[in-house]
Amino acid sequence: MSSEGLWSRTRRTAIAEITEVAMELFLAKGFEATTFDDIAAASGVSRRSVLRYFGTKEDIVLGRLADEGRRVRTVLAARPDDEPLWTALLNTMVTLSEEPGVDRERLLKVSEMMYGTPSLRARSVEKHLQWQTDLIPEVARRLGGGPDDDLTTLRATAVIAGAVACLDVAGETWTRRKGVVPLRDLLTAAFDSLRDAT
Amino acid sequence: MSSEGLWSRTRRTAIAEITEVAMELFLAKGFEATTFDDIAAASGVSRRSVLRYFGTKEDIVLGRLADEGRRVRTVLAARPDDEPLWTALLNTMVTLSEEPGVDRERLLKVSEMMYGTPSLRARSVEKHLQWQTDLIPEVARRLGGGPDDDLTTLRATAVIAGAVACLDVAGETWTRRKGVVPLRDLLTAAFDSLRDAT
DNA sequence: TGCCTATTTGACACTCAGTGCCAGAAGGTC
DNA sequence: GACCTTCTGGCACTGAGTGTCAAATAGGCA
Repeated sequence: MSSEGLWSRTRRTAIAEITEVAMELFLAKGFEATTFDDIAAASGVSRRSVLRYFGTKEDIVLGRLADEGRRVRTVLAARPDDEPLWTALLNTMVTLSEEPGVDRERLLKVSEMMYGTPSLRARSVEKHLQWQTDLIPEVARRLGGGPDDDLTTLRATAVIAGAVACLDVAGETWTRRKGVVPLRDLLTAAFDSLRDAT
Repeated sequence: MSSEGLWSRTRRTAIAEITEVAMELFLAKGFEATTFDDIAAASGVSRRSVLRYFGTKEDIVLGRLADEGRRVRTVLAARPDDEPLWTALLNTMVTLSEEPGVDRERLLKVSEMMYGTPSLRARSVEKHLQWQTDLIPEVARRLGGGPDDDLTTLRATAVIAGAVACLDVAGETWTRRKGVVPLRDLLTAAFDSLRDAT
């Protein structure tokens, strides 16, 4: 039927199930207090396999964040060309933050865990650094220079880093305020602040 | 003579010596390939003591970066009040980057190691997050709001995050270009980019 | 100087993350 | 069913980091 073999299908469901089980444990016992042995026992897979699937505990929580890099790029590329760059970046972030299918309560809990766990926070920042790399070509194009031009790359990277920094700030504030202030508003405020202050 | 006891004096010299020895090992064998056992053996202290002094290998490399947070705040506070905020932040970064007593060759090697080692890079970003917190009061003041005001805090954090992002970008570019372009110029270019692009 | 107290050190044992390896199980192909 | 490929689980290992405790050492005091 599907051209996808059983291997990759079971792999995906396994990853999904393990993630689900592990997140429950993380939220119940805390991230650092949960071991790979706990996760393996609770999900009925060997410790070795869990480690093969994820590599690190951080990846269980932030795994999908890696794919988001491509997603960000796609969304940004879809913004109209005549939209100012900064506005396009803001709208990209807003679009991504409003994707459906996310349980708000759960997201809040995960966010709190993330901001409260140094290693998770660090990993999250690492992923955002990856986003920067992913976005350089598109932003460089909008800045009107080739991606091979060193100055254009520097400028693009600076702008993206600024935008990602705004995303971080907005996300952290959203979490600290227990999700009562819409992320969209926080994003807008952060982007506006940087625009006005510079 | 000094009111400082021998305990803390020996502690400081021990930390300095271990750092020195460890950095040599890191640069020679690579950061991840160097173990605490190596460092302990080379510095004539027990593994346990090295771990007590530093806690993590990352802290051996980036230990002093933590203190820099207060330093940044001091330098920013010393900028004239009528200087535009963004300019004041740029000048602060330039001042810090031009502090004497740093061996350029060595700094380049350390930077290359840092940007090439994920865990070090992550730790470095973590330290920068701490700077953000340290700078909020002074930036909030310059923005004309109290530090208790939520919106002012958000705005201040966003601006600082943008500035720190520029520092990161400039530092990374400086390293990638083997230190041939003055950091001052890269910082200026990054800050200008974010100003123009927003 | 000798004694007492507080701090530091080194050694040992321990938990846990992460890696390498290998035999066996299970999917895919002819 | 035979054969190849991929995945799994188990085992052993290295290295980071923590807790504990006895021995060593500094500072203060008689």
